[in-house]
Amino acid sequence: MSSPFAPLFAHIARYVPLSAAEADTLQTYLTRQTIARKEHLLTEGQICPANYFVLRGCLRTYLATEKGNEQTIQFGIEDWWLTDYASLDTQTPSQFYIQAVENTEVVVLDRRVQEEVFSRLPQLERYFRLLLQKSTAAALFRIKFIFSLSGEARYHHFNSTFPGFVQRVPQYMLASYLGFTPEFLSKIRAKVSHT
Amino acid sequence: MSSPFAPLFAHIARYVPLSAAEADTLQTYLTRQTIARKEHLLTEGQICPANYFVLRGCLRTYLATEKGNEQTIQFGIEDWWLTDYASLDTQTPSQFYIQAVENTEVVVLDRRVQEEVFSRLPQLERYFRLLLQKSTAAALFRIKFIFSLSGEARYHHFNSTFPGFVQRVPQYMLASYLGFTPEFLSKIRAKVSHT
DNA sequence: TTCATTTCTTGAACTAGATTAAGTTTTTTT
DNA sequence: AAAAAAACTTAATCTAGTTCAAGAAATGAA
Repeated sequence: MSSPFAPLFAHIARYVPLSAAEADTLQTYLTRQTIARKEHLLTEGQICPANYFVLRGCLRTYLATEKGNEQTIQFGIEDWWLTDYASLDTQTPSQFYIQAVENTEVVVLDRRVQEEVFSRLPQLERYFRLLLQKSTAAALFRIKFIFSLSGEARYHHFNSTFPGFVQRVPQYMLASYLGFTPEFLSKIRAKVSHT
Repeated sequence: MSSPFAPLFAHIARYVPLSAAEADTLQTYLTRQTIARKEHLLTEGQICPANYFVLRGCLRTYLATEKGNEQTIQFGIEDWWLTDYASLDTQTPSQFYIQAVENTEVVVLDRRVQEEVFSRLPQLERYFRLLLQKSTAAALFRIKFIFSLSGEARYHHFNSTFPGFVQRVPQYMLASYLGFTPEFLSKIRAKVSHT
């Protein structure tokens, strides 16, 4: 299969069976989009336009804090869906930004067709239910780590869970994702390399 | 309708239409369970047996930290589903406890029938997909608050978002849910009442 | 290859919140 | 109603991580 959506279909197949006819139907609802590094798919105040599946590259969700910093709350790499469900579900302005960390290619499932696709393809609804169960579980684990590990321990845990990922993002983004300052991350790394 | 599951059916109806026949079908998969205060529905090391809908009372999910403390990561009151999806999905031992904070009555959807119900009742699968979208959104907001507000600000925010809830749980549970110590919560309250 | 911008590092002073410990109040059990 | 257990408070001391500031290194643009 040489569809431009092939990696998505492969991902779906890992969760639910999807016939060729169903894949064709789904295809008519999807588009592809390329975003250059630092460009935004979503900006604070905007209604989140779609759900995005990363084909290549890396996205992040962040928010602007009152002190003028960016707080990264989520990364999305290959084979991950990323969106702001709060805004998508209720058609209300988002409090977040979704930005490309690298030059990125995504599959776009527009919010205006999402419910219609689910009605036509119950298997796809199941696929999303299963993914959402996974991400709900992941969010609980994230909260567990935030509250039960020190900053330094969170960094090491993240590194061993996602080896190599540290190289893909600027340290200040990773620091805010892990819940501390870039200066503190710098100190952790200095400590490690002196060992 | 005087089904013992009436509050659940009412909740479902807020998200998807469910015919009387479908409600009957669903009913055959559900049971009811009463749990006394401090009893557990799930213990660390056990495979999570079910998804629980709170009819009356209050549940919490917590974990035992290395230092011997309990870290509350989630509360569930009336009209909320609570489970450990990580354990439920993969049939692996849970890292969490689910405990009744008050004497509590729940509807039980056993893990062994869950997927079968969804196959027979696509509307129910949609209902859960919608709920999971909400809880994914809520988890992101939670992470946002953890990282962008001070402990004191998190307490005040929680209080104004869930007025009255503070009275229902021991302060040490709330403190760990909010990510600080009971002593610190005590100081916050002292500060407020001296105003 | 140079200039400009962005990212990363280091150190000193500081603070939000933890820890420890003892006493008080409230709730539960008998 | 008394005793026991659980929950909450207060205060002194301590520390993980912040803030601020200035310089060094890496990256990108021209």
